[in-house]
Amino acid sequence: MTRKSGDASRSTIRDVAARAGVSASTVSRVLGGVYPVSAATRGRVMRAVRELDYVADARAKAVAGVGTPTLAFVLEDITGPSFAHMAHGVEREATRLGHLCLVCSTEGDVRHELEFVEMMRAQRAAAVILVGGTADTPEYRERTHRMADSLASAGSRLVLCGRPPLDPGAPVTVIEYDNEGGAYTLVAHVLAQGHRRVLFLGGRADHTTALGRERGYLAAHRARGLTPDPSLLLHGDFTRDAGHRLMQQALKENLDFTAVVAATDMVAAGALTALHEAGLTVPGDVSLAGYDDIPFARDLHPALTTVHVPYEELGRLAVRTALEHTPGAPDEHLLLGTHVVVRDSVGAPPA
Amino acid sequence: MTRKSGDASRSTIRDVAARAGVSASTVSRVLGGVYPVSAATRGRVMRAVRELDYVADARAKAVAGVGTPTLAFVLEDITGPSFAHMAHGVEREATRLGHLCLVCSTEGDVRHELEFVEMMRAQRAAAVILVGGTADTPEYRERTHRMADSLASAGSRLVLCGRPPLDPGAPVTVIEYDNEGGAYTLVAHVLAQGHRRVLFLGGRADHTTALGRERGYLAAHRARGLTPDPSLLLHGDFTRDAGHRLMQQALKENLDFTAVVAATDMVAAGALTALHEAGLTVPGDVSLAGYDDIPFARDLHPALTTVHVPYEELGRLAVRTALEHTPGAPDEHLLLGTHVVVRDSVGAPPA
DNA sequence: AACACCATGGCAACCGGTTCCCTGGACGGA
DNA sequence: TCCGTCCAGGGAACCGGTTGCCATGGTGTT
Repeated sequence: MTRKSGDASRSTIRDVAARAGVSASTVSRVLGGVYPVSAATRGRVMRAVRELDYVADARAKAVAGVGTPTLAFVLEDITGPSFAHMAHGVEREATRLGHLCLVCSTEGDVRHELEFVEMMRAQRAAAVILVGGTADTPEYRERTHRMADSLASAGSRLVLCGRPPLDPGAPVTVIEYDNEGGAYTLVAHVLAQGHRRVLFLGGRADHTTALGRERGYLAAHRARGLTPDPSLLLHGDFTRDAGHRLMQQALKENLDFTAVVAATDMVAAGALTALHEAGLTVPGDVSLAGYDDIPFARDLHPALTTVHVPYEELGRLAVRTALEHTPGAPDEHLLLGTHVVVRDSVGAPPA
Repeated sequence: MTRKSGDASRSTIRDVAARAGVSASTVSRVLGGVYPVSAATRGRVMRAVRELDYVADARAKAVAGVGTPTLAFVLEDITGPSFAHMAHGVEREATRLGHLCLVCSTEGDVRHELEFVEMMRAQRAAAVILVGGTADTPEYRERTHRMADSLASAGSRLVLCGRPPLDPGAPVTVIEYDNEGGAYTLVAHVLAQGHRRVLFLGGRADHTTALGRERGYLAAHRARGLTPDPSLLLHGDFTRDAGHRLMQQALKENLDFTAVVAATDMVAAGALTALHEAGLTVPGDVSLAGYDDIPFARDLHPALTTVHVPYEELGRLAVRTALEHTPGAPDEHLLLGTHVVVRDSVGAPPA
């Protein structure tokens, strides 16, 4: 069988060398571009490269020490709008810095997370970015500390992005955003409208993101000398469906409240629909607020008052900080600020 | 300086071999797991592996021909909900099949697209999945045909996912979904309610996704013996902001219409807000429909009537079909069906 | 014309793995 | 006791690149 251009066997540098009538080293040098090569030789080599449609194997280059660096991004589910924005930030910054970007979804399974990190270590990824809150157990800290050590010993670096920090000493870069502060300001705003019974809706009970926001909720109450009713904390998860279901349930149980603060905008969206379905108006009958400021928040009706989180910036910073880290330098811990975006979904409680 | 466990120099298979007092081949065989190795030797090797926290370099393995296969996913912007769902499908199926998943955003720049494809060829990716509609120009077809050949000759495969197919003969797998059919059914539904002047809103004028939906819009009119007013086609892009802006503009110009079909749910969301801002009710004064059935569609108020597209399935199929493809086999071209989801945003025109 | 020097390109070692092929030793059977 | 067999493990070639070092040949200088 004769070789034609559509042949499925990738050509090697030696094929190019043979066709150009030079040695492999020369081809490598021509392609490298720094070593002096005569114009004639360069021409012959380039022609052979073109004719064979040759591209050097990036993996082989990597083994030889001149590869494109890679960076890995591990999250629970790319489908969530805030995760998607982080991913976008990570990806943009990675390509800006000439890195390739591997992505893995864990689907919330810790085993997958461990497997992925191990694979990334094998890939010699420059950094592994772990994204999104989680349950902050001793087991989590220990497991993640081990990951961090393991990656560090392989010359890589673990980044926790919106995820609880570890004990000091773990070689880890932490980029967080202020869940507690944002929720504090938001709930203070709600309370300032005169609300006294505020439902906190959604979020897994042991999840640091939900927990941080809950702390802000409680602190805002305490700052006003109020002690919130514990029965007003309704847990579930972070989905739209959870918001919908929990809201329906709260209404069916005739829970006494005049405002709802949802753990995320997704939850708020579901809750809003449940309120509408029950014939209630927002903010006339019930006020509603979210968290995340996803693009859709302003298209809910009424437009959702929420907390803006600079997710894309978070992703970008994660990459930059991790790649700028030099071994031995102190570990970075950044906390990004958030701010409340006041729209139309929070008003005074009904008279 | 003494070596401690936190040392940043990754250990090689020879380090492990030395520590276990065996040869590198033996370590490789122990880790490979197939070749017979005595229990004692295996124990020593495994201990050394554990002590050094050794992981074989995946790139070196790849060069030697036993690597983890990789697959690449190239899209415009992971932030769009439909793209995110496709990405999710791709990622899930990829990991299910034991593949790593590289992701790149082109930000709509053709040069980035070319660069990425070239990089993926260098990475020896098993498949490169190009996602999302585009302008279907001769230049596009030629350029993409070259990509396809180039990838094929490197033993890889190009997949077009929701993107216009090429001339026959291009070694490419195409997975599309039915834009025209979905829009046809949707617009037929709108017309059946009695609407006669239906605005088509958003979508880049030369973009195949918008174009397909527009064709469905036109066909549905023709099927009823209607000729739509060309001034009712308003182009922009696929963002929420475009929907908002175009709708405002249409209202300001006093365009005569009783229903709006948006190019995407995102556009519809922006349009809905503009309608609300203008004091119009939906569907009382104006009916509104979207396309994509993103999760948020049901939380708009009124819940959005739209066309469901199986995006996640699309991503999964793209991966499976591409990886199952054997060189020389005929090229696949799949067309996935869509269906209308009737909610509350389309009603009869005002009397 | 002889010398030095520099531009050019080939050889071979190396990156970190895998695997073919071969050897040494233990073990079983005659 | 001796021989054949089998099994565990080592040596070396190879995957596809890069690069240090050296040989060669052409040019410039005196």
